[in-house]
Amino acid sequence: MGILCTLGNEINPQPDMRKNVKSSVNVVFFISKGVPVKRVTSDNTLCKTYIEESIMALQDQELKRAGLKVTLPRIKILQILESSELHLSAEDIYQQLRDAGEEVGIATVYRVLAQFEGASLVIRHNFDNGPAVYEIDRGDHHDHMVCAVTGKVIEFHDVEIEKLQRKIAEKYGYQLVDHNLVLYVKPMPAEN
Amino acid sequence: MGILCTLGNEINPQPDMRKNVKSSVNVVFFISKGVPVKRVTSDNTLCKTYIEESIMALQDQELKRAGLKVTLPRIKILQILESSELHLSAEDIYQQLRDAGEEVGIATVYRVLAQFEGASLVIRHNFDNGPAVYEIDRGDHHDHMVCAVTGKVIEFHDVEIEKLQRKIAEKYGYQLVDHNLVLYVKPMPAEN
DNA sequence: TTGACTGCAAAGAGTTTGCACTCAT
DNA sequence: ATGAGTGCAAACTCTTTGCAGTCAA
Repeated sequence: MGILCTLGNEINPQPDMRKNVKSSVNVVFFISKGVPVKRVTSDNTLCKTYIEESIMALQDQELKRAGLKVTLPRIKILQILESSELHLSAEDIYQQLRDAGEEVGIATVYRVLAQFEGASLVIRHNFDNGPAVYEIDRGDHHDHMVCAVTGKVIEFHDVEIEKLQRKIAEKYGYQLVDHNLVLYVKPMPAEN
Repeated sequence: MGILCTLGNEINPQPDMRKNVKSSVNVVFFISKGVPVKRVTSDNTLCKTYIEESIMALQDQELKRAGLKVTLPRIKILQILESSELHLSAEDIYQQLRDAGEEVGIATVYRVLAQFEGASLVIRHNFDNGPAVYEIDRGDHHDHMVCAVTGKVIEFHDVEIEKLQRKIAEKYGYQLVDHNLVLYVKPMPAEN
């Protein structure tokens, strides 16, 4: 998922515009890897520049709000995470930075990711074994379904299950803080 | 499901006896995947011998059935796992072996656990970060609740949640094969 | 200017593997 | 006897940390 960026009558992008994309919908841009992919306007150049600046501003705001200095590694890592549809490991991110010619150390990647996690900018998952993977926290909680055959990962959200989990925790005298649910599935057998 | 086996007093716990055998009045053995071993008698020594042999026989069978040679490390590790109510890490098991005076290498512990997992004798969990933990596979499926404060692990089973998971998978055109659910909880705040 | 941030290398935790020896079958 | 199993140490993967230099505010 890239950044879903909504531009309407607003001139100065708001820090929290990412969270309430639905309000004041006028034109929707889907931005992948820092470059506008889709545009609904006549003035291309102007639009693109504006968009890029908006993104920068957004990311600055996000970082500042998190009490973090706006540095190149942080901006880049945030961009990579925002433009990725997959869950990325620290190593993945490090490689993307290297490929982009950035001289960022792997240690910084880990430190930045830890800070982002602390600031609720990203979510860390520990799927099975292997490295931890990170995804942007878009505020929409979801669980994961992994197809054992194709490896496809499907995100889903089910209110009923969430409710049940809370109920179970309470039954044992606890308060639900978080949970980790992964469904391993395979395609339905063909009917005959 | 295993068999719950209760004994009367026992006199003389041997070094290689299981940990929970030390209790004075009612000694409870939980033997998984095996022949029922049940004895309530006044002749402690005899009883104990009987039990020990039974356990040995059981474990031999389990190992053989799994296509594994019956070796001391494997028997010991199986015993430790069977007698533990907690989820143990490789390191935990290694320490218990060391404490019991066994000269088993940590590498062997890891290898044996991997083989046990392959043979469905144990289940491996990767809770959050930290080391993997293992528990005997008694065949009764359950999920886990981990207290973020005390670290306590509670096992639970909820038919409703299982049903919902199947339903969700089907909604997306898949068949549920397996799942992994961990609830992270904290104690209820005190009421006032 | 100053403390937060960074890259590097080294260390740390957890786990696996190569090798020569041992042991169950 | 023979191949599976073992202990040891070394390697390996993932992650964290100490330190001296750098940079945003």
